[in-house]
Amino acid sequence: MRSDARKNYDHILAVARDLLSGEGADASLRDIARKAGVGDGTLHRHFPTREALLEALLRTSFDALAARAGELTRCEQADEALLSWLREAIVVTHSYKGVITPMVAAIADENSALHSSCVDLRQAGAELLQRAQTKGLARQDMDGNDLFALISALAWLADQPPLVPRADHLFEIISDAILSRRTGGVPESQRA
Amino acid sequence: MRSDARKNYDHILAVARDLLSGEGADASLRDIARKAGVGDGTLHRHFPTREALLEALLRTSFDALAARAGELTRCEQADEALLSWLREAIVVTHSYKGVITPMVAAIADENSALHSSCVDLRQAGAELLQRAQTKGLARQDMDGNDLFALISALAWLADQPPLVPRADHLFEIISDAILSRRTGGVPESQRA
DNA sequence: TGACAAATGGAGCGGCGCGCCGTTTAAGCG
DNA sequence: CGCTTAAACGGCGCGCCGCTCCATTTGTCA
Repeated sequence: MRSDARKNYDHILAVARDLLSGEGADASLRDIARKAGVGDGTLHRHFPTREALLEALLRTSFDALAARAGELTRCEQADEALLSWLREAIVVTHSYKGVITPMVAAIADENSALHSSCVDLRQAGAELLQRAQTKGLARQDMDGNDLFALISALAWLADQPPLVPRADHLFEIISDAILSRRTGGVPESQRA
Repeated sequence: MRSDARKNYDHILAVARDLLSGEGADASLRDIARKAGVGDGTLHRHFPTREALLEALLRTSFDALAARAGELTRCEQADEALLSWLREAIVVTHSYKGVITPMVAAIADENSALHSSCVDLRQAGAELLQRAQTKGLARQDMDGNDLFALISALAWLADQPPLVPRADHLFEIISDAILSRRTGGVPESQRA
């Protein structure tokens, strides 16, 4: 890659990170090009689709999340490990509002630039889930797809402005569903 | 309203019902106008925004859902009543793929044409929820907003093609969360 | 320094939701 | 019945969008 190309690539990525974290993952690509001071053509050559741009932005976060799952595998409480990782995964998806929808679409589309990122994410979660299941701490009737779906749902909920105030609470409710085998129910004293 | 206007109004609505149920709630409005054989202006005068059109399409279903909630209030098992109604509510939102996002946005926007429809829906659910809670059959730490959010999440999940195969199962998982007090867990034999 | 592949940027294409406005038409009245 | 008039009409035009194409510029290396 030529030096000017490299510079533009990096600069576009930086501008995109800025703009998308403010306006959400569906911000105008033309705006990004304008703000980066490059032509539309340049942006689209480096990132042919919106997914390609998102992939470049999310790749490192997703790798970190996969690594984190590895660490948590060595945690004593398999249920707490899963829970912590879920929380972190959702935080990552909140880097860019609205990013979860293309991610879900990508997991079934091998041609999407986001595909492998999403598959990796699902795999990381699936391992933590399975460990919790083996120890009898999570519902047995779930797999990695279900976990991915529930993460998606929680991420989507937290992307909807009217639902934001209850997002944490909804996380608890759904967590309880996943880890329902843990206690057979949350003690009265711990409920909101 | 003049007779020609009435005819166009009805015809547009019929065409929209057809087209939106196939292509989803974000189908092109211009396409609807074209297919109905009217100009863009005519469509937009009758339905100033997409929300207005959706409202006209959903109104009767929502009213029916509210009435259904009333009926179910007289059902013996408050938990089963809530569950049935949830299922029906989600079926209604599936009339038009992608309709849940504008609905969620509308519940916090009093100026949206969809606002009152959504408020009514939330209210209907809230009553069934409260009855189940009173009888100790549903989580105490939830209100109508939470229920609405969970319905939204389930509706959204079922709108995502890759997640469709697991949608029913995810419904069960989240139902268990809402009605967790019912049994303290699903018997091993009933799990997938 | 010259040649050339690589990279650029912006005009252009077909799409969108929607506002505007000159034209047509239904409907009530003398 | 014909006239009038307000209501309804349709579609052009605006500013967006993602994306493609290609004449022009620029970095690189012999």
